[in-house]
Amino acid sequence: MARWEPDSRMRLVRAAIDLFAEQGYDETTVAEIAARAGLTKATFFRQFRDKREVLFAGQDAHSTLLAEGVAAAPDGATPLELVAAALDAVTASFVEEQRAFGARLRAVVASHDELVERDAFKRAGLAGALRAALRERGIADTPAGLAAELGVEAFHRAFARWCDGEPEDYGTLARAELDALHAAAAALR
Amino acid sequence: MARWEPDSRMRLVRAAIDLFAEQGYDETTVAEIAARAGLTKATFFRQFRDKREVLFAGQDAHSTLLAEGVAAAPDGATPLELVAAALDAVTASFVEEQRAFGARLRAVVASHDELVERDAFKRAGLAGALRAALRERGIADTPAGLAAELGVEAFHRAFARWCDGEPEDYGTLARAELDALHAAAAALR
DNA sequence: GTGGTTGATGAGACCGCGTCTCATCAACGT
DNA sequence: ACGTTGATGAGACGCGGTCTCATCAACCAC
Repeated sequence: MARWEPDSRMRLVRAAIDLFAEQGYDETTVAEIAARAGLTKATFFRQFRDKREVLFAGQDAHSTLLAEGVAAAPDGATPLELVAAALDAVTASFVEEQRAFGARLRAVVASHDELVERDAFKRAGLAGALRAALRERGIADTPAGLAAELGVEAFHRAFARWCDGEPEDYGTLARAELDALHAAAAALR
Repeated sequence: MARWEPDSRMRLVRAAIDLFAEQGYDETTVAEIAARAGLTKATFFRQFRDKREVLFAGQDAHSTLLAEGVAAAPDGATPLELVAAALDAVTASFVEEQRAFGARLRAVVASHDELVERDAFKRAGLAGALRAALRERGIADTPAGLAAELGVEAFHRAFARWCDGEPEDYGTLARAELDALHAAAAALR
């Protein structure tokens, strides 16, 4: 048991998404978010580096999971098999209860360039982590970068479909997207 | 003839790069940049949306050039031939005198996450523009996205090598990078 | 239990970013 | 000579983000 309400982070996240959706990102101040969560501005900035980060902090674990998935894959795996293992490792993060949450999150992010920009940055971070993990497994730089890019693209496409309510679980969608991207890449002329 | 010094934009850009390189991004205020350019903060924000944009405004023309290159390519061109045409179209932007400038720019951008983030955003914008131009030429969505991604990656790799002083001109480097990426993508397993 | 420690929180000052409004003024046309 | 145009300057304003100091509930040692 904690001495204070233990879920202040999540309260702030929910308050932020609600307010951004209700009245827009620019029209919402950090003090407002904190107040709705029963906290103050100072506490908000102790939890999140800046106003944008409240919507993205949950993704920071994904880089680690992807890298761990690559590291744990069997010997002799090809680059795309390593990427598939990475996607498998991150699949556990996506449980059914979060589909609606993810959909709301995506809508809010898409509503403001400042958030789209942070999204692009986080995505680059994911790709960088995946690429580094692949290099760690002996993959050369260029194929590692390409495989990482395909993996992150599959990751995002699968997330979009999952949030949109497709019946398959996340892991199935991610695998399918990775396969589709691989086939398309091999066919490029 | 203009009534005021006509190059206020470029003066601001140079002042910003100088100050960022000398004393760091965080330690440089917009008012300082404007003062070194003989202007004021208000004028800075009339020229650039925000403090970061002063380093990236020059790239906004690239999206247009890439799209025009795709649109002007001959009928029957494959996706990667369209991308190559796009890279050719943007090559004229890179003249010898700017190599050193590009190198300084790259160093400053790499020195601060806020600038790396804007770079990722601009890169996503380039890829989106290129992808849209490819779709306009009848390329299906997935291959268009992949070819655009390869094109932008080649664009950036070639720019990095060009700034680092490799003897070839930009167009040659870009073509070589695109070919290398294509080969690596086709070989991915 | 008494007292000290720990750690999350609140309060509030502070500075820079970014926006906005209004005034200024050089070049141009009539 | 006069009005227009358009870039600029001046300065107020609100919010983002940082920092310091005070508060206070839970825990620990004795």
